[in-house]
Amino acid sequence: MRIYNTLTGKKEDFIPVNEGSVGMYACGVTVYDNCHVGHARSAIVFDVIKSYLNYRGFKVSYVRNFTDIDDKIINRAKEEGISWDEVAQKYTEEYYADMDALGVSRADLEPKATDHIPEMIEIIVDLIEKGYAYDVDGDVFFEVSKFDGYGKLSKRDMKDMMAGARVDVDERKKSPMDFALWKSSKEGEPSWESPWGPGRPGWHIECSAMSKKHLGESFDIHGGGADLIFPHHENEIAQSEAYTGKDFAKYWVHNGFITIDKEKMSKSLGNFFTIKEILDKFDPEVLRVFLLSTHYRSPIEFSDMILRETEALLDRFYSTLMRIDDFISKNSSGSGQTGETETFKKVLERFEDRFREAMDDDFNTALAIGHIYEVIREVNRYIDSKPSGDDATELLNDAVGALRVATEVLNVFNRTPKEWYVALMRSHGIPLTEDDIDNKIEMRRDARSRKDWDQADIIRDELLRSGVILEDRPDKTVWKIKIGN
RNA sequence: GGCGGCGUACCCAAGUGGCUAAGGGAGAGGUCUGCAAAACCUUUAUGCGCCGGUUCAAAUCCGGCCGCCGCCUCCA
Repeated sequence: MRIYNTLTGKKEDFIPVNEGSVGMYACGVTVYDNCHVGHARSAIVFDVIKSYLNYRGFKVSYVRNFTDIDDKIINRAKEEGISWDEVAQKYTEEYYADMDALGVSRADLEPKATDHIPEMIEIIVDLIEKGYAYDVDGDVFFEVSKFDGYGKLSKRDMKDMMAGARVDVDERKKSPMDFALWKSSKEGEPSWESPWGPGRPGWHIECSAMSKKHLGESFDIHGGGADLIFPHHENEIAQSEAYTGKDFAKYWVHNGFITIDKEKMSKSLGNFFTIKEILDKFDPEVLRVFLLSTHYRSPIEFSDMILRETEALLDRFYSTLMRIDDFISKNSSGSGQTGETETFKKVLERFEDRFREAMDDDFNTALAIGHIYEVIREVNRYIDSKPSGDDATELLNDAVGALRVATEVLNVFNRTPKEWYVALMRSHGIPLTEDDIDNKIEMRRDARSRKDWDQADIIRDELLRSGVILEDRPDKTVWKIKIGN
């Protein structure tokens, strides 16, 4: 297995610190607002990585934190006229609602910053003792120049950064690059007792404290969005390695951004969509598949058009699944293998290897999905070749089983066709019930049996205008939801 | 300014030295169908931003140029 490591800038063979087990920490969210699709990408990427590592037989400990104290939370509390912890509580719940919808599983541990204040203070005290940090008027700063490796993750050196440093620097810092480990709090702000007076932790220290507590001083994978490389992850390395004297995380994994009109989607630019906004119009699985159909390190351009294409992609999968179900339910006995049988078998046999190869190569979900669709095409080709008998049923069941291995790891394509179409009916806002549609199909069946084609077409057109497609099979008529405009 | 990345068909996208450049969408033609839809078949890059170089062999490595983007500030 190979993983791209931001620290070395290369794909490396994955060799965990302790054989057979993996400690993984991904930076979660600051709970001060609803999540946008950028947060969804990060969450889904690490969800799949965790799931794949499990599939590969590793015992995974996955930690994803919540930053539940921060300036933005405090500001938000003021705006909404509620307390900071109510803000954190509210948006933690919203986070779970969004992530549950997207099929993101819970991490093994989901620690909160405010539950680890003593651990953070312990590290800060030690860093001061060791000469890596200094306190001024109740604030504590990490002195970047004391840590030799500073800049090794983000590949920049102190000189360059000085040149680009911002003007509004805190005058009390020894260097503009120094960052806060502890911030004194103003009157009325949330605070915790500390050796430096009442205050709250700086942003970076929580991850050092929580990863150490739950995964140990050195662990395997640390991840997050690419915008966390500097300064957040760089600062984590400085704090943690200065404190323990050991290597911190071995592999640094960063997901790319979502862009709109080629620009990074971000809060500050205002060009973002919340997950909730997207889920008003699209099924959550569409968003998940969309985010996995590009390699996790590449930027993804976000648009309605591409989501509609993804919807069509998913529909192709579920349509095929429906054909398989159909075929199996009315398959006659006997043995009627066809010229396609051998090719179909071959594609099935090598599918899991190809899936694994793709995922082993830095979690190439896009390629993995491509392989899934090769199987889909083969399934259709096979059914078109009109096989029959128990062997055919068994082969198609094998196909479903082979696909399931992959679809469970990715946690996509796991519903029944029926569930998919019912979900689409909702996300497309089609004001019909399944019974409504079944009644129309019944009426049309009568018309067709009278060879009243005009009446049959009227019914079909009427449903089509509502977004429902009818497909006539030899023995029955099935319905689907129309994709696209 | 410093550092990093990207540029593959009409669109999205995989591919980082060697089989006919995955997969999806869109378009065209065909098979099937009462007509459709779906599915399948054929078709759409002798070509991978441009120009050189290395090599028996390059989308893939090296150099230059052009274009786009990101980080350097809270940010997934």
